[in-house]
Amino acid sequence: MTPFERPPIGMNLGRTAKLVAQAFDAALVEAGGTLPVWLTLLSVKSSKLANQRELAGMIGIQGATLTHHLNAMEAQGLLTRRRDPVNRRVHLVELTAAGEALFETLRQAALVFDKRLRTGLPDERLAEFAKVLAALRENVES
Amino acid sequence: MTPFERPPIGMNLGRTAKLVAQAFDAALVEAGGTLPVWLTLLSVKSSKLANQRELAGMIGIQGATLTHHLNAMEAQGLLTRRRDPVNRRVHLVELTAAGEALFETLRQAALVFDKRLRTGLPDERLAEFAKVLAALRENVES
DNA sequence: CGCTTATAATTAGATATCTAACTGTTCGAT
DNA sequence: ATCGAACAGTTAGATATCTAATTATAAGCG
Repeated sequence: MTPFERPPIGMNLGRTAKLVAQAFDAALVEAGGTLPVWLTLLSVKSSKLANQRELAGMIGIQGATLTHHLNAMEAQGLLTRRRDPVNRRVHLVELTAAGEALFETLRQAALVFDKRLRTGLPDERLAEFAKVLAALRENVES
Repeated sequence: MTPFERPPIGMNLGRTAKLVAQAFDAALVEAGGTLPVWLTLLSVKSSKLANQRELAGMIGIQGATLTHHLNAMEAQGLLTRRRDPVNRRVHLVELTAAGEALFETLRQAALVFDKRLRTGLPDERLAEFAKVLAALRENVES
């Protein structure tokens, strides 16, 4: 697969991330959600009364993509959108009781999954790993 | 963003991989390709006369997705498909001259990108990084 | 003020991916 | 030798994502 001197690190990274994301999504589906739903709930929970632009930035998707998820989740009764009276351009997103409940369920699933992912990996190795991830982001931002 | 004791490693991994993949795709677009086109060319080149099932496995996508890319690339004149006379179920994929040329161009772009990605990261750190990636795949496969 | 520019969100349309169902081909077991 | 299971690929339809264009609102400036 590699007509290169060294195995390209981006390919390894991308492949692993895909497998991990698929496994995580499967775990969330089992718990009654999906990965994008979880990320949306998490971003709304983590920032009281953020607007959609900020939420999308937190998740790492575009505003248009978030609109799409919010439409579905609003239709499912997981959250509400209302205009900010102070600035009528922005929509304030809030979880309903059902949204809060799903958040809690998925949070448990996420904790279990995170534990599974860390199996056999001591904190210091994971810390070094996170540093390399940060360096890769740096190298790519320029 | 994290109502967790520790920052979940999957999220960090996913976010970084996405940024890296987007930057890589941008570099490939600049060189006249895209990420899936590059991966397809690479898989065809790396395995003389593989069938589509094997190619898809190499890339890490489903057969149906590969069919989609092959249709487009065949229409663009980058490759050809013909039935294997030995087993008429399988389609053998081969690059045209244009496909070979694009492969070479994108390979150069990939080399440049890989070098950019490695900036400031000595081989030993990258080796440890790759080991953790492998461990994560292990932890998720179970 | 009134006009231009900037901002927040949505809409429209494209691409990449998946799963499930279908088509065609081969193989194996009776 | 035939028929059913397995296999390779395609097709159909869904989801997630992106960019570009549009709508509505706000802010700045002359």
